[in-house]
Amino acid sequence: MSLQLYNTLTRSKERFEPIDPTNVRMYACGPTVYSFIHIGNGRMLVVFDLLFRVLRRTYGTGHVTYARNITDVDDKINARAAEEGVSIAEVTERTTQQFHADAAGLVCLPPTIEPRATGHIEEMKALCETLVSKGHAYVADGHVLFDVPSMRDYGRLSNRSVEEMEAGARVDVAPYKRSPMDFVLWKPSKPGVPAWPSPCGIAEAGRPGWHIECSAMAGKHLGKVFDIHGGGIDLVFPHHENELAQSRCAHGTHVMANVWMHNGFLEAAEGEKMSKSLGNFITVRELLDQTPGEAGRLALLSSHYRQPLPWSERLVQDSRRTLDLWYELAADADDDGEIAPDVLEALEDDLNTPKAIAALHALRAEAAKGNATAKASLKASAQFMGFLQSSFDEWRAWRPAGVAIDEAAVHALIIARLQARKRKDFKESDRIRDELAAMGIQLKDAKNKDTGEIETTWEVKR
RNA sequence: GGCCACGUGGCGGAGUGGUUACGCAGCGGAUUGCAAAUCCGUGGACAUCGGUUCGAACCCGGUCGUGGCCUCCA
Repeated sequence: MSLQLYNTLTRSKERFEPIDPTNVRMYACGPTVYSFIHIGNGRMLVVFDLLFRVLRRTYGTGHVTYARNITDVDDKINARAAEEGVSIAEVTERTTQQFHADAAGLVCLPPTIEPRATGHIEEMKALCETLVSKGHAYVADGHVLFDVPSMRDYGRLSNRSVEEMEAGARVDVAPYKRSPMDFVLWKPSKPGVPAWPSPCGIAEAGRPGWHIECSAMAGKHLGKVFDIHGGGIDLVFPHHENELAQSRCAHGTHVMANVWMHNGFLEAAEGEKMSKSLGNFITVRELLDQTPGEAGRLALLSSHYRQPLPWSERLVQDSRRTLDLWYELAADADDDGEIAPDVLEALEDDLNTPKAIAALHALRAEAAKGNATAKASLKASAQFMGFLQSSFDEWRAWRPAGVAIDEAAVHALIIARLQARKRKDFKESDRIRDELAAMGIQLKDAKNKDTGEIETTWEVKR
């Protein structure tokens, strides 16, 4: 089976045909760096990371270009810097580093290119000039505005007409706009916020509007038309709609990207969207403090990427336990296993991760019965999806942040308990077990297959 | 108000015209000094009302419910 992807533009699943198989190009809208990313952002990272992996496997590691931008010019960043009394650069630098740590924690490969908005101001200005010269933008009151009525099929991606949008508009229309839906490409700066010399003959300094940076970066690094553009479903309108409008009108192309992919939301509770604006979010940092990153990744992939995902502590715990089982089985697996066809087939069907995970469960069951091929395949398949990245010992040694345990003392108690058990002093061995339990330590006894001896491992109670 | 999703067993979650995935929990068993962990087995569902069909959870229509976008948002 070949790769099928659901395309928001056509509202259907389509067979994926790259423009150039030797250079498959994908763009995903990365974060605006003003604070910790939350797990909804994490979902987007994980979903497009998985797609990146699938593409690399199909077309070759060196034949896929994944650009994921960092937006480091934004009013929220300015506000945050002012609030903390630090420089804007400090906020963006610190947040970017944190973002990288979070992405790595969720086992996301670094993208091929990670462009930053501040590094593409000239390209943005050039886009403004081009759009004005082509009659798709105009200058008014120190702003450069995109002229929405100048684009015939504006609204195609989000499937809405300009008339509908104008009718439903809930925002006051700025007086300098010719048409209510026109949006800002460039705007004047106020004192104390970043400013650059403006394009299009505007005398005063200014800064870019929200959407232009992605058009500039995607155009520069991936070309006028590329294969896949992705992001969260909330970006469909207005961000992607406006982004593709700018790019297409500037470049004179029929599409900006052939395939547009959007992941669904995380739900905090009761079907409620999780978002920064609602304040009901969990940061990736908090998640990674409480659970291994792979467990978070598995939880984020536990439902299909276009479906809403109800987030819960239980989901995370279940995911972690599933990984416990995979790790334990894969610990002595061969390294030359094949990725299971069932797993690949599921992933190629518009990233059907629940089905792929089910296939991993089936391999686990086979492997548990002693099937070495299944065991090796489980390992290879799980690793392909970004799991089983460390050794079983490393996995077991994971501890939640802020939990201090005297490992030597625990070890000594375990030895004492085993000795008590050997002399059948069960009262004493149970007492030690209770003592450890009171310390938050959960014991696991297992019989060594070769020696027949009881061996005890432990972990922090969950 | 406009546009768009979605309603599957206790929970999570695939599927999509005809063998009712899968995971967790539950239950039964194996194992254990007793537990935990592990292993094996197992019951249980397709919001509702109509229609199409030999046959519908799956297609069509109505109803009810939930959510999203239209404003910063993954």
